[in-house]
Amino acid sequence: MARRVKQPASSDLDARKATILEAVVSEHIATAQPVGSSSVASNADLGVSPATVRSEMVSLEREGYLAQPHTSAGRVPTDKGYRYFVDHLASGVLGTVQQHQLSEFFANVRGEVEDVLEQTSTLLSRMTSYTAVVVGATHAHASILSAQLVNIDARHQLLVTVFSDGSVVKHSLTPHFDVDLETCTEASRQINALLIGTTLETQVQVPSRHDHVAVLVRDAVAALHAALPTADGEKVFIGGSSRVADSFDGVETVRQVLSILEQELLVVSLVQDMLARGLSVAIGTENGYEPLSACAVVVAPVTIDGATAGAVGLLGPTRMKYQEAMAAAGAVSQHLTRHFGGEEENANH
Amino acid sequence: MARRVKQPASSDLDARKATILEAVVSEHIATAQPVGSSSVASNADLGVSPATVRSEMVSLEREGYLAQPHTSAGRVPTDKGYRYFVDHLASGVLGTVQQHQLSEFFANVRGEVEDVLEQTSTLLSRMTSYTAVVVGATHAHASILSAQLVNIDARHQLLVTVFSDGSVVKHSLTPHFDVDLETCTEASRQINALLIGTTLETQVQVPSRHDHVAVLVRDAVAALHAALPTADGEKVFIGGSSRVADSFDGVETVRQVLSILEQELLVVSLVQDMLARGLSVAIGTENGYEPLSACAVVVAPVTIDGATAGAVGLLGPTRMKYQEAMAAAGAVSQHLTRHFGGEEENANH
DNA sequence: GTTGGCACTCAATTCTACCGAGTGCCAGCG
DNA sequence: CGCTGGCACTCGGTAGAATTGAGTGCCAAC
Repeated sequence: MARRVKQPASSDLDARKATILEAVVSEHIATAQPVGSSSVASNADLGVSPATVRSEMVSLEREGYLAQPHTSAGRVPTDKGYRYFVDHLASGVLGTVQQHQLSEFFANVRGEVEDVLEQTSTLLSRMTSYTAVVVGATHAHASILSAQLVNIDARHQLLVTVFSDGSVVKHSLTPHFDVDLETCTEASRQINALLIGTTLETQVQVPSRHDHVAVLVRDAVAALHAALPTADGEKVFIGGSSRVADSFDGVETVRQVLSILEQELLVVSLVQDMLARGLSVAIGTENGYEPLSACAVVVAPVTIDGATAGAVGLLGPTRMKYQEAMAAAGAVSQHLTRHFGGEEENANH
Repeated sequence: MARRVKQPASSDLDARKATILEAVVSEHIATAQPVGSSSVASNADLGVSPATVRSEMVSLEREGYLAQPHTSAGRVPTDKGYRYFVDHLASGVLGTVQQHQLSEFFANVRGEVEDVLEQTSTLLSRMTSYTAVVVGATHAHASILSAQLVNIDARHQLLVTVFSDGSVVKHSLTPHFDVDLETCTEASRQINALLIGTTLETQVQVPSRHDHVAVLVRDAVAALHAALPTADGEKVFIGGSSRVADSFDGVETVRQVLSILEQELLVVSLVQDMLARGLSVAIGTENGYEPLSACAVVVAPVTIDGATAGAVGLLGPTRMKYQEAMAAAGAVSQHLTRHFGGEEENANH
C-alpha cells in the first residue's frame, strides 16, 4: 500500500518525535518494560497529552523506530530506534567516582602488558556491569629485537623471538636429526643476525645449504613467519563473562552469546570489523552475527603513535546504558593509549 | 581401584538398597526429574513391588542418601547419594567413537604446549558437553636453560627466561637510569651465567655492587623469583564455558558458576586441592566453594616422569554423567601424559 | 518380609474471571 | 489544522478455584 507520508530524509525526525523516541528508549533501558504513551507524556516535558504522543508513536512505529510486543502493550525500541538514540546522543561523561577508580588503577598497575590488559578487562567489566573485551595489538609491524634458538634436547629446540613492542613469542622446532649444542648455538647466531631489525612482513634471505645449521635456520624462520597470515598475534582478554548471565533472560541466549565469546578469533574480527567500518556502537543485527542479535557492542580504539594498536569493547543487551558504556570504553581506551603510548615521555623525566 | 575403605556399617548399604539407590541416581541423571518407587521397581529388576521399594526409600532417605523435594514427589539423590553411586561405580569405558576422536586429535595436534592444552580443553568439553578445565604444569621445578636480557629502549628491558620444560616467561625491567646496549649485553651475560641450570627454587648469589650492570642483574633475578610464591606458573585453559548455561537452569546459578570460572586462580586451587586430597570426583559441597554447590567436578592428574604436571577436569551439574565424564577425563589425561611424557621415545624413530 | 489397598498430599495444570495498562479511533474544541 | 478528552476495545497478567495425577505413608493381610 502506498503511504502518503513523505519522508525524504528518513533518518531525521522532527523535534517532537525525537523527544518521544528518546523518552521511550531511555525508559525502556531503565525499566526493561514496554513503555506507554502516558508515561512518555509525563516524563518528557513536551506539554502534550498522551493521545498526541500516541499518534506520534504510531507514526514512529510505521517508520520502524518502535515496535509493539502485542496490541495493548507499550512500545519497545527497535534496533533502528536504538541507533537513532545513540547517534543523537549527548555523549555522556563518566562519573567522577569511576574516573577516580580508573586513574587510580592506571597509576598503580604494574606487570607485563598482558597482565595489564587482563586486569583492565576485569576493571571495565566491573565498572559497567557488562562483559568487557580488550584486544591487544598484533606485532605484525613491530621489529624483531632478538631471536634466539634454545636447545631443549637433541630433538627439540625453541625459537624465542622478542619484538620491539615487548612481546615475546616462542616456536618449537623438532628437526629430524640430532642437534648438538654447538650446532644450535651457531644456528641461533645466524637466526639472530638474519632476523634482527626485520618485521614479520620482511622477506629474509635464508641459506640454501643442506647442513644442519642451515636447515635449523630455515625451519626457524619458516615457523616464525608461518604465524603471520592468521590474526594470531591479537590477544583477547575477556572480563566479566558472567555478566552475560544477567544481561539476558533467556538461558538459550546466554548460551549462544557465551559460545561466541569462547571463539576468540571471532571476537577479534567482530571488533576489528567494527573499527574498520568506523562504528563505535553496533546494535543488534548490525554486528553481523545472528547469535548476537540481542546484543549491543560498544568499541573504542586504542592508538599508539597514531596507529590502531588495539581496542576495548563492551558487550551488553541492546537495551544497554549506552552513555555509560561509551564513556567508560572511551575513558579506558584513552587511559590505555596514554599508558602504553605516552610512557616513554614520562620515563624520560 | 579402591572400593571399600569405609566405616564399618553405616556407609555400606545392603545389596537391595544399593540397587535401589543406583536406580534412582541413574534415572535422575537421565531425566532430571524426581524418581518414584514404581519406576524403580520396574527399571531395576529386583522382583519386588513398589511398596517394598518405597519402604526402602524411606530408610535411604533417613540415612541421607535421598531427599524429597516435597511430600508426594519422587526421590532425588543427595550429594551423599551421588557419592555412594560414584564410589561404587563400575568405571565406565569410553565409547569407541570418542576413543577414535581422541587418538586422532592427539595424533594430529601440533604447536606449542599452550595451544595443545587449549585445544584439548575445547575437545574435552565437546566430547562431554560439560565445561572442561585443563591445568598446565608449573615450571617451579624446571631448570633454566636460558635467561636473556633484551634492550627495548634505554628505560625498558625485558628478561626472557626459557625453562627446560619449554616454557618461556618474560619480565619487564624499568630501571631508574638509562641503559646502553653494552650495559644490557653485559648484564644479560651475567644473568645467563648466574641462572642457567638453576630452578626458581634455587637461591642464587647476586652481585652486591652498585654499578648499573649489577643493579640490572639484581632486579632481573628479583623479578624472576618474585613470581614463585604465587601459583602463577599454572596456566588454566577453560573450554566450553558456554556449557554452564545448559547444565543449570537457574540463571543465577549460571552466573555464579561463570563467576567462579573467571577467577582462574580459584579454579587452579580447586583442582589442586582435589588432587591433594586424592579425590577424583567432588560432588556438591565437597568442592568447598558454596557457589559451586550445585556442581560436580571430575579431575584426573597428568603425570610426567612420575610427578604431577597438570590436570584435566570437568565441571557439570551434580547430576552429571559420571561414568562418561570420568572415562573422558581419564582418557584425556592419559593421552596428555603420553603426549608430553613419552614424546622423546616417539621422536627417536 | 512383602504386598495390595487406600487415604492423603501437594505441585502442576487448567479454567475462569477480571483487572488494568495501553491502544486506536473519533468527535469536538481552540 | 493540530490537539485533546472520551470511549470502546484488546489482551497479557494475575488471582483464585477446581481438577488432575504422580507419588507417598500406612496398614492389614498374606
